[in-house]
Amino acid sequence: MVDQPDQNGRAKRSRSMSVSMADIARLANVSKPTVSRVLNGSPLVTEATRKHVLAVASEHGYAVNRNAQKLRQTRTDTVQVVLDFASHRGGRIADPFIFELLAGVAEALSVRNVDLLLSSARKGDGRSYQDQIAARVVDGFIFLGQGERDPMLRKLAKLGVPFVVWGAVDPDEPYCAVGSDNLLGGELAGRYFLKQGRRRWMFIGNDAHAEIRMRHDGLTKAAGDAATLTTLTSEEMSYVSTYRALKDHLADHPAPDAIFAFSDTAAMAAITAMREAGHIAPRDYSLVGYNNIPFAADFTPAITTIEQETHLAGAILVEKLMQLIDGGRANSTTLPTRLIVRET
Amino acid sequence: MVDQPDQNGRAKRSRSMSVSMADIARLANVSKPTVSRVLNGSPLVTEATRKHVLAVASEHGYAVNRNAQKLRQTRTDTVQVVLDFASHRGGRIADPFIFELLAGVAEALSVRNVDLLLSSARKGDGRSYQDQIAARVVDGFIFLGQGERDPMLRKLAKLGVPFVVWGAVDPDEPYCAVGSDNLLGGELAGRYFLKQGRRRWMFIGNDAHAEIRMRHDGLTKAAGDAATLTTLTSEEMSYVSTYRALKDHLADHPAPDAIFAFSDTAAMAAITAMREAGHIAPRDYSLVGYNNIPFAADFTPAITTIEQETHLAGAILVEKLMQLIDGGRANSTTLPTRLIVRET
DNA sequence: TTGTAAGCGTTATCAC
DNA sequence: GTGATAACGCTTACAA
Repeated sequence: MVDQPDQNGRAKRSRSMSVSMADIARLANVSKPTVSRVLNGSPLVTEATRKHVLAVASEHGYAVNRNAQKLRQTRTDTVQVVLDFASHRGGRIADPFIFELLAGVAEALSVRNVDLLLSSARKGDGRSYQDQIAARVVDGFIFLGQGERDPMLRKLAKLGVPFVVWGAVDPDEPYCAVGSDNLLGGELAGRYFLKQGRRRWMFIGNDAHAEIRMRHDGLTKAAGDAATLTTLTSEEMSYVSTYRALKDHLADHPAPDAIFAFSDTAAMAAITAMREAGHIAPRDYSLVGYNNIPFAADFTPAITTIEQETHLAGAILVEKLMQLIDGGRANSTTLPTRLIVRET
Repeated sequence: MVDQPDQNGRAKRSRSMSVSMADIARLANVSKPTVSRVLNGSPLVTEATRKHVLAVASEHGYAVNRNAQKLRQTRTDTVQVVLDFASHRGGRIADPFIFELLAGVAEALSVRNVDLLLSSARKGDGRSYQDQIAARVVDGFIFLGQGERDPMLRKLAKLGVPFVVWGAVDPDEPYCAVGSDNLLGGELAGRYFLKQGRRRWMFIGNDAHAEIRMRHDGLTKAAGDAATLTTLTSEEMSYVSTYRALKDHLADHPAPDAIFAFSDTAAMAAITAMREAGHIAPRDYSLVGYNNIPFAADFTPAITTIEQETHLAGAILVEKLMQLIDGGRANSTTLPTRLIVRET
């Protein structure tokens, strides 16, 4: 569809400005398939026609209609990334950790020329994800943060939907997960507490999230008979709710002498709540956070934390997903974890 | 395309498992257009046939092929969000501000049933954005962070590409921008410094970014003849680079008695660098950050900062973009800004 | 209220 | 090497 002089001699566009492959073919005096071949880098076309077609296409600002293309092809070259914006809804986002992951995934997809469709996690049984595949919107999914969706993910895996998950790595999972060694992370924190001679530990985190449960398990394992362990759960895992939960807890419970928090953000909330109750780290208690976010080092006191090797995560997640989409298999992987000792 | 018994009597799928609208039509004993009407909520179909078709579709896990749909329709119902991951590449993401914006945009688009295609900012002349429209991939763009792209955006606006920008609001811009009142933000910081009796101010930020330049302008305006103003620019605007730049500066320059930083993250870097040079806030200097990120209140010392009303930003950006896509006009908007005085 | 036919812009298949 | 032709799965006339 291209300019056609109207009754007044002025150029008129028949329906929109869009130029089709047929137009380019006509303008370049070749057939549609030839244009297609040129644009897809087929080796069959002559260098001369290739250049000519490319010139005409560029001159008219032509770009292949991706919807028509996707209709014909089996791949959509699009991946849906599912993120838990919900836990931040209405509030401020404090923990940049998940976005570092997102940045890594975006980069890795971009390198492969795959589009990234971003969506917020919906509740439900996974029917909507199946539909996205059936509707040929995306080729597969990357779930950032396992959260409480393990049952849904198991169902999805059984249906053969291609996806990978950032979260807890568990040999029983029937799907591919990539995550830090959460169990070891918990153990490292516990061993650190033992070395400091701490005996009354507290774990802050919601066990409904598999990756957090594993950190809890690691801590429990390290505690053995040498320490007692209480758990503080705040439904919503933000700075504010953690602060409130600990504040409430301290009102009618003795303070712990060691705290392992599920994130550095929660660790900061804990430090503030503890300070307001008269407990100072590292004098009165030891504290270990998780993620090693940039601020952790600059907070006062500087936070001892568990670092995950997340810079690789994006690339690994994408690579595994692509294997699945290609019909292959993909194994779960654990990324190294280490304790970074600072002031607390 | 549906199960067909093969030569051996076993069910065979002709090409893939996908079910088409024609299949559903046949199975429900109606025509294709009727199925289409049911799925699009047309009021013309009988309640009986509606229910029947829906039942058959659901039973077979049918979902409309979105590519075929988009090929026929004029809208793609997809919006591309462009983000500057680049400034964080390889490093850690410290400032969650831009992601709060992203969360807001995601939420607003989801409410309207519009897909969000996330992309990292590419350098270049905007040709790739035109192509995305021409290829009918997306209906329009939301640029989060104007950065240094103003010239490209002007070109894009001239071409009639629908887009909105989070960034500096300038009456001269030929496009729709939404942003906080950066000029006022700068003035607020300056007035605060004047009230504290500070005379040797420093601005930290890269003027190549229009929104930051406006904050600088506001500060300059407030300074008038009452204060001197130096500028510290670090190309890359991260915590680390700001820290280094200020550290280097302090090695051979006198320290300022007031600092206005382009972000709270930069403010924290400034506090650390100043402290290491023996300067303590608020004793020796005043400091104002920007964004009021959650940590700002919990940092030691608690950071005085400029707050932007970002919780509305996502919804506003999306609404304006939709107006443009609908062929209407959209005016730039400034969001309120206020000073939050804390310890610094 | 429903059905028939045409066409959206590609790519795959097969000729030439 | 290149071209004609037929799908891909849907929606939009228009007809019944």
